[in-house]
Amino acid sequence: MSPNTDQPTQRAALDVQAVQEKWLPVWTELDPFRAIDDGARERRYALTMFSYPSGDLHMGHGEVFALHDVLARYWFQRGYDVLNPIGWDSFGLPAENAAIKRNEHPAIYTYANIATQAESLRRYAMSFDWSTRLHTSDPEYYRWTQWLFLRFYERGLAYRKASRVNWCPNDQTVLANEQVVGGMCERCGAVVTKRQLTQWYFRITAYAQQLLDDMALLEDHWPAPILTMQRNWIGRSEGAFIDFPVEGRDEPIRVFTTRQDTLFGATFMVVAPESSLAKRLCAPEQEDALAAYLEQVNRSTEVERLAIEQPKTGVFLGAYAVNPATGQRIPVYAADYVLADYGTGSIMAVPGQDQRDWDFAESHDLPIVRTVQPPDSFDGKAYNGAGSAINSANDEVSLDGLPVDQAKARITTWLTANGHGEGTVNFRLRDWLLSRQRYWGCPIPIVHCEDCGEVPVPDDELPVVLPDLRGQDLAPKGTSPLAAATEWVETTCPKCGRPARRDSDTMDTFVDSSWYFLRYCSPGKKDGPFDPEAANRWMPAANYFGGAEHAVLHLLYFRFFTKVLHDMGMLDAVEPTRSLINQGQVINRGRSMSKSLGNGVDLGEQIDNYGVDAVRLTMVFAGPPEDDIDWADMSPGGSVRFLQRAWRLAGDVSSQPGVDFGRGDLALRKATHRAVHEATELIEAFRFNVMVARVMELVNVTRKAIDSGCGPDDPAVREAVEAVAIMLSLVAPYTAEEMWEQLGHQPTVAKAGWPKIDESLVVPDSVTCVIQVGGRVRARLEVTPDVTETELERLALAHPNVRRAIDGMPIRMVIVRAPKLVNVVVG
RNA sequence: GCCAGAGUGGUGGAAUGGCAGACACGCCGGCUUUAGGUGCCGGUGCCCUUUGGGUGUGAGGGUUCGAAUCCCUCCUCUGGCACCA
Repeated sequence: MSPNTDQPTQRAALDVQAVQEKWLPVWTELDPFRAIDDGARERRYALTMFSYPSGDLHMGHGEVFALHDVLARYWFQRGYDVLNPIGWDSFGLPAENAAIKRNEHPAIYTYANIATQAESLRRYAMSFDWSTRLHTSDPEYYRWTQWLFLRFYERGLAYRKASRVNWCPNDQTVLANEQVVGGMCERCGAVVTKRQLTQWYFRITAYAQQLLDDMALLEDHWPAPILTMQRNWIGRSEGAFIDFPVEGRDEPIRVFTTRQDTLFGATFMVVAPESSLAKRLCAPEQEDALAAYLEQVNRSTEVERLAIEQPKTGVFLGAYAVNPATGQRIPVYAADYVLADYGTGSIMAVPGQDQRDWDFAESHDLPIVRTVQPPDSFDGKAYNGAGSAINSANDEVSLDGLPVDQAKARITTWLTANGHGEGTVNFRLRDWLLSRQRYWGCPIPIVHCEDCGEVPVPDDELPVVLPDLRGQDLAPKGTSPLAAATEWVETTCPKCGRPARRDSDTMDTFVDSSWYFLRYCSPGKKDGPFDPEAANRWMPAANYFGGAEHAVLHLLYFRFFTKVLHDMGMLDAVEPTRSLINQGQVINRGRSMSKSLGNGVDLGEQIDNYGVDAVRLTMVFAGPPEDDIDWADMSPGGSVRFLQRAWRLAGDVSSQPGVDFGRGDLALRKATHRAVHEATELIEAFRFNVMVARVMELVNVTRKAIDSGCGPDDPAVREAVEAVAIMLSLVAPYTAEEMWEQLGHQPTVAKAGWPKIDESLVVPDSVTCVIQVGGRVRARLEVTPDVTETELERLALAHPNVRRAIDGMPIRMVIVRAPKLVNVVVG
């Protein structure tokens, strides 16, 4: 007879939607997730990338917030003082584009979406401290973005310069290098062109070395790919500047090279065609040729330039330089394989040791000299490997016979001693272009005065508030929409009082997001961007959840800001977050969700169908946090069924709250304590999917105990179900709360406290020992964990299966790994 | 092209030197049910005639008593970089 025959035929089912409506107001009332910040307990700052308010939350939000909340809620359960703040990155182009289309103000779209997302986040049961809430587009926030800009300006870290900059013809604004991906606009995908413009920059290059060095603090705590990408982006290389005198000119050509040891093989020079140096060097009879070449270069897009295997083109400038090592007269070319914005924009060409120079030399009939002896096996053209220097000597210095490293050192000494150059370190990183010719961003607090030049807006006049523009006033026209707001732009100079014009550009929205995590530490602070003492109590954040797409954008910028603020004495921390997790993407049927593919999945619909808990559980259980989730492979219905099963356990418990667990069924108690023990370790290691599996196992074991074991009134059953409720509260807050209530407790389970582990119950009292003969499993023994090796060997050899497998063959050795394994090697 | 990382059942994934496939999804069978998008029980890598045996973690080789795990070669996929002097 089945033990279930007397069960009611109609099983109770948890009405997920009703439960959501039941608990939401209770939690709002209890407000359990406020940071306490009284020093009574250890603090933990749980940070997750704030949201951009373009419409409601999508599946990606669902994933990252579910994962982040497991950790934050775990910390709450562990009794830490948790700061788990929330805000919106609410300046930006989508709102502006929507405003143009709808002929309204961007704030309408922005704040409507924020309201929608906020409601969704509450329904999603995020354990946020809502008192920290901020929006970067609020004047009380961007006032301090402006204040920080001015502090950077005072320190020479914000400056204006004319330069050829990246221009997105679609968004009608300039872009930072970091926002150009493969020659295209990171945001809209349009092919980026170049424009000569005077723009504002942050001097992030001043922090290049420190950004690199401090990665030592992040090693093993940040994903390795992110660190690699930042390293590559910063692109440190050691080498030398070398000055090449130019015939008939006082100004030499300065080059940067990492292979100063190959100087004797420099048989020509190349300068970037668009550089001013090219123009200055160009002989009158070559001017037409240079102009024609420049036109050709400018016609080709960045994308074409990046295409593989282009021929090396260029023009002779009619100028000659002198190789300082050989004294030889060498021609100077302009060619687009030399980039204007790397190094000095000019190179010494050593075709013998550089394939690009080789290709150019071949097509322009230029001499090739080898200065490093290639190995006999080398059958290529330019040789850039290790080897001894050859053909590298003059009256004063000889490199011949030296390996590359020593040759570099010797020639650098010679260059320095003779005033031909010096050793140096070069970075690929460029300064951060922060001006944007768009409306919906933070105005740059500078006034341009004909007499006084650029004048900072005084602190007490901040914020410089955006003028009220809407609809077509915002349409991109190549200059900032703010420039057309005459009344706003026309002002008086703070210094001399005469008429002056406001800077009409706004800041890159990545500036807004470079310090929001600091304002979270002292929400709404009136007399500063943040309270340094509060920031020092919380920073660095214990963990940061967010997408890998910000590898060399936000994740670089916020490190930069942190370092500057540290140097300003406003912050002890030198890094913003101690650890970082990049969650994977939620995809569908093997592809990113997109309208054109028609494979979009709506988070709200999933929640309506399965409930918040099941959607969150599905996200967390899908796999490791950093892996992509293909929603087509997931079964939120399975999550619903598991949650129902867990919930029914609570209804079955018939002992009273507070019952002495010590008198409970030992086997179940051990299962419970082991499950909690393992779950704890798994969460600490961010292995949330396996943690869920352990909770599922405990649910299964408890079900059996109730139905066909110790029965529903055993104290161990209550202990197990309470542990399930608490562990489940990290993933499925509604179900857990409902269970907690059924178990006779007061809300909220979120603050019930992590179950205490009795270590003596974690150690199993018997272990399955595997007995192998020749590496194959032939028997299993149940043994005590402290069984001795001798005893185990005796037991193993006595086992009939083992004797049969040995079959009289001589025993060569016996490997004993008590208590888990014995391997008998025969023959 | 260069540099990382990864390849495990029908599917998502466990196991990181010691019982491969935990936990789920799906599927098969049974019970309960008027019914099932419910619940419960059993089964489920593949092969062989079993309550037994063989075989199996992309392919091939190596180290080891023992390899999904460590090493080498190759293949495939993913990510990053890609005229950076």
